Amino acid sequence: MRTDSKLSRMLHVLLHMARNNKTYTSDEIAQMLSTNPVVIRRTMAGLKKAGFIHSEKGPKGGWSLVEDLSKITLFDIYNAVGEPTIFAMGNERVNPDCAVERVVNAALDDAMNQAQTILLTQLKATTLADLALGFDQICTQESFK
Amino acid sequence: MRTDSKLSRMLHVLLHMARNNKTYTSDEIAQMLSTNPVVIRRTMAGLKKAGFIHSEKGPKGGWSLVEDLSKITLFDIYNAVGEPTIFAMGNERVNPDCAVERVVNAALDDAMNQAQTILLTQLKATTLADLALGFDQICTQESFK
DNA sequence: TTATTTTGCAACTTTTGATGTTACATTAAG
DNA sequence: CTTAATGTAACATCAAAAGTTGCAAAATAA
Repeated sequence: MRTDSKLSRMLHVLLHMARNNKTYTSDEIAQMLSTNPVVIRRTMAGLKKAGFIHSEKGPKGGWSLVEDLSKITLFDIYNAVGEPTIFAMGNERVNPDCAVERVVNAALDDAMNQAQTILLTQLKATTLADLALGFDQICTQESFK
Repeated sequence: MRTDSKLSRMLHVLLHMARNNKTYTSDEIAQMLSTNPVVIRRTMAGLKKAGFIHSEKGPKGGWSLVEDLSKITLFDIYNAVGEPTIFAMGNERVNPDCAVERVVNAALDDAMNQAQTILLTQLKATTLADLALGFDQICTQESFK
């Protein structure tokens, strides 16, 4: 399958929404991400359900931020987009009869669980406000273009 | 795509080869892994190239272990099977024009790099001999069936 | 109330990479 | 020479993410 980019895309959108403090239509967002408005609605539905954004139908409608950036972590968004599968590799069978295979599975699971813990811990420790701040810092640098 | 299971499968095979100290044909291994002999040859080719196993054509031919289990780490096998992609999620574009997107990318890359480091470190720290030992321990437990 | 804009959503199609399959060449044993 | 293996190219299948199409529902404004 392709690499899941829902988390990355939603973070991108949310930061833009916060910076410009306006409502965006699915079409506008789709253009921003070089994709299709239906894909946007589908993905943003999760963020809405989680209470981070709001949607309004009809003319003048669109998507708007509800929650403060400092109260949203990357982990929150990861959850809101459906907790995508993290690893592209892993064990073949879950409960194999073969004892050798079970030992192999345990070793790989252990390593992958450690990695997953680090990843999720990192996502939990970072808020969208942190990212926004990072952006502001980049923009004041001379090297920024 | 499907989850890459080459590493898991090859570890499984190598442990069996070590325990029984015999040569296996691709057909035997394929049955063991519930798959096709061609898939086995394709995957084992990497281990052969890396010098961990040896193959012999013709009758009485097949695959045999060359290297000592204590000298092979899980990371070695990970490399030998072609360093499969680790993550099923990630950033959409690599060098986006949008500065906001670059900040998002950097944050996710950072988290994923930390996780990847842990994972590979773990694989490097574990030898096939460690797994074999783990197997022996399991087998002497009462709960083993 | 009617035309327009926008989300909501179901049902498909496309894409992409791992895995599976078929066919045949090559090599070694007996 | 026949048989049992590996080696490998070429193609088929599968699964999950993303993309598309079509239409219903709702809200705005004339």
